Amino acid sequence: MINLEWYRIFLHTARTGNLTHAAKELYVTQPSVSYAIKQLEAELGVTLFHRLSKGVELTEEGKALLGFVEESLAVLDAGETRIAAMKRLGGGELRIGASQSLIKHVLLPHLNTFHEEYPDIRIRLSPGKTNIILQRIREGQLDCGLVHLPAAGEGLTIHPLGELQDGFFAGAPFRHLAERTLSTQELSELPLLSFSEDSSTRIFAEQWFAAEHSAFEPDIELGSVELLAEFASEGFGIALLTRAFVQKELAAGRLFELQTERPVPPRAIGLALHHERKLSLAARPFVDRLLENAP
Amino acid sequence: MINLEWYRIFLHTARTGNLTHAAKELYVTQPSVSYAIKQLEAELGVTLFHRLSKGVELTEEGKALLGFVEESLAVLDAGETRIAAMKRLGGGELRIGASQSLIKHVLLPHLNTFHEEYPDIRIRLSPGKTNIILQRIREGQLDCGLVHLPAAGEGLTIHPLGELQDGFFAGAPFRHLAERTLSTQELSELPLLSFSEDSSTRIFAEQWFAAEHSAFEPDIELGSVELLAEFASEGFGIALLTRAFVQKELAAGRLFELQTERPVPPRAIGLALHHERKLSLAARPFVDRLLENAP
DNA sequence: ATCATGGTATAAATCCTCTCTATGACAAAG
DNA sequence: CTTTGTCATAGAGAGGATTTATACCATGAT
Repeated sequence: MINLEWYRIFLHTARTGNLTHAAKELYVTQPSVSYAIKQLEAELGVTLFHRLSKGVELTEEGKALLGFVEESLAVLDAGETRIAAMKRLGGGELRIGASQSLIKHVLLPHLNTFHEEYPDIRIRLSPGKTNIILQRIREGQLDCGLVHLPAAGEGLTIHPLGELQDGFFAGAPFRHLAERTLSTQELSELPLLSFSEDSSTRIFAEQWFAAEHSAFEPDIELGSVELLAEFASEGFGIALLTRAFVQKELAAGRLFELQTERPVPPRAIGLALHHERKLSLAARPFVDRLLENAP
Repeated sequence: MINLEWYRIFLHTARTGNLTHAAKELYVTQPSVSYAIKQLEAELGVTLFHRLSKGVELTEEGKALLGFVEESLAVLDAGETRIAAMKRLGGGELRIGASQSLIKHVLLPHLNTFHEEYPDIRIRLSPGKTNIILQRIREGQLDCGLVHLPAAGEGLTIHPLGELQDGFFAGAPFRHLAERTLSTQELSELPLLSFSEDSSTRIFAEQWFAAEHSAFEPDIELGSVELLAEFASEGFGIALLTRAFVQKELAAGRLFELQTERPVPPRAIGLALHHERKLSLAARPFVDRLLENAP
């Protein structure tokens, strides 16, 4: 069997035309080179060099081979260079999945500082529903995903990242409710605003209401935190929202939070990773940073 | 230092996605493959495979590398194939130098049988003067040369191949000379036909005449055996020719040989080879055959 | 001629790397 | 809960590459 190392030795020898010099270049001794060349010649069944008194000289066969070997090793060299470049994060790509609201309110601040530090890493954000994100992580199309917990962890590792506190928020027209403490029952009879059917927030709310023996049946379904806040402040109804996401509206007095009889349970969010696949060099520092803050 | 063998192992592993299978393909054990991959990863400083529970899977870096390695090893493969083809003499080339007359009368018969046996070897004949041929052998542009001896053997090996007998030939108008035995002196006074100044035949003749205290001064100089024979048979004079080369003309009676007082010394011819360079695979059998017949 | 120089080949001992055996750990599937 | 298939690891071992030392050869200078 041909040892590919012999080709490297062959190349140096062919270029220098001198076993001794080739040996020096390769940091080995001359007999070592002599031996390797002989092995290669034996394996190929041809003489590759004429041994002259002042060095060696490629035979026709050797000349023919040299072209191939040069190209081959050059390609490998290019490969190694590419890898080295990727190692310096140059070619890196960070693929994150998250819901729209988590992207905006949780991910964005982290991404900003991360991108400053690693400007060469291309960030690809995939907005999507939790279960879709998890699926894509399983398939290796995403490096990680920011999802609401609990998440079906088939083949995934979930790192809890912290909790978000949801609440019910309304605008001026419902100001009279501010002084009261509302039961789930009462809430369910008010006009409710919420995300659409299959969002995790919606599912969470339905489950909670069900546990309280009520039904969560929103009158208006909307697709983003912004729209819900907007509609609520206009008085269309009571919106179920994450408190942290509407800080601005609260501070400005456009929204206020309703008191509930029983506190809305906090919802954990977590970072989902593939349980076996190792993180790419580009993803590693990002994930590390994320987990540092809230492990 | 990266061992190029690792790349071969990497390639098989990447293709099978399974260390165990790669190991089988390579006729080694699984830990061996595991070890090699780890070495390569350590040397490159990146992880090349995700280790999953049902095999391995290329990382981004691994995928990037794979293309290079595939190409590289394919090129080497092509090289080995080419060499194998050359070994079967397919790509062989036999470069012979010789004078015009030796080509026609000595080389041709050998070349015919040789070409029948090795039809794939391209034969390149270089007609030329002896010293030019020797020079080109020294430079490696010719594999061998058929030359008149003695030849200046600087850096060359000369194998004697046999002797050629020269003689003086004339046509019908000189028939009256046929019964006599001529001295060199007498010959020099007859109209002589010969090769041009720097041909080895001419030099040989001049030296011989000088040794006999005469001068060899041809009236007509011509460039080929055929022309000399033609002119001689037409009666232009006496031609100095190699006997074996004019057999046909002798048999047909168009020429006859003159008797000389002292026999023309035979001239040796030889095969000149480079003293250090090994013969190419294409040249080897030809030279062997040539030397077999007349060593 | 003789010697010095610069090159390769060879022999034998050594060393190191790769390979193997054996085993562990882990996940998936039955 | 066992079986099966996978990779990782440890330790022993073998064998090939490397080194050291030397021979050999051609060349060119003394």
